[in-house]
Amino acid sequence: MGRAPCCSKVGLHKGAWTPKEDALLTKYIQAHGEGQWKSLPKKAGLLRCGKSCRLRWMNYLRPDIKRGNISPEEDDLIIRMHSLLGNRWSLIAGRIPGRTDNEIKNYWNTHLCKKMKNQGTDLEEESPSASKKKTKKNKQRKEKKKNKETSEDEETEKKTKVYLPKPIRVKPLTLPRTDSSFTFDSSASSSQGNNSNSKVESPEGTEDVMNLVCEVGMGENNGFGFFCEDHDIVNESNMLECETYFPMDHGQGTLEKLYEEYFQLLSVEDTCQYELDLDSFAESFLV
DNA sequence: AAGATCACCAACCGCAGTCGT
DNA sequence: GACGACTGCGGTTGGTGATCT
Repeated sequence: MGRAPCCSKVGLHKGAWTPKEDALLTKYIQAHGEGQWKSLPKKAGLLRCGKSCRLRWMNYLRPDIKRGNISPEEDDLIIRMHSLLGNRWSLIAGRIPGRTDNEIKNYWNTHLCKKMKNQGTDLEEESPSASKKKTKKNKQRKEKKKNKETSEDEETEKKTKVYLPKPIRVKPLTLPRTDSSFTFDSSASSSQGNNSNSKVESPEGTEDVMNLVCEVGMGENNGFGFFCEDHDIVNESNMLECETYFPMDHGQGTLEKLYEEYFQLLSVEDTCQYELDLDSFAESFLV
């Protein structure tokens, strides 16, 4: 209902983009601007679906995209932002000029996940460790490859993707979506898949958050908001050591005010209200 | 040297939000 | 309010080069 047909259903190109396609897309967007993705491919003479065009433009062709390695500063920023916002890559990307949500997501999954793990941060609940996952994935591929060789008939069957039931997305702007930084028992949310009515409801989690112990500090750089330096919850004591980084253009009084505002949000008993308030608070830094 | 495994990242997929009718 | 079209987002997959055994 209402969904545009997938490109595979209408015989459009899939997979890697060719330089020619890139050129066509770039030329068209330079001439007509972004938007109208649905009709863009046709107008631009591309055999791609609009979604694919948008993704290519947004993640690769846009002139303001910064290519190359993530700098240590960006690395640090991503970690801090993630500790605040969880897996909300677009918000994080919005704060890092020239970087895309996809790039940051990939970078997190490949580099930072490991890094955090090495530092003793428990991220497993939020996103299974990349290495474990990859090992499993590679094993599966191996098996698949084996099977492919053994049976032609099975091959066609295997081409039919089988998707596990996806967890239902929780309400918009629910913070954190899958982030373990805050102990909103993410297992109670949708990540386990079974709880289809799941919405973040965790009185215990709220208590955890209410027990946060934070410290106010001033960041050296980056000039943005609030984050928890050691974003693992100490289960024994339900305490979390936080550090606060505020924009450089805020006065110290404002910083404390913001801090207090944030801390008050942590004390809101109504979890839903807490999430909404926390979200708008967090996002106020990002605009 | 060759096969196996790992790591990276571009691209895909499906869902949810928003907007117009 | 219901419906459909469109857009954006986050999770996941698959291709490929690098590294290991």
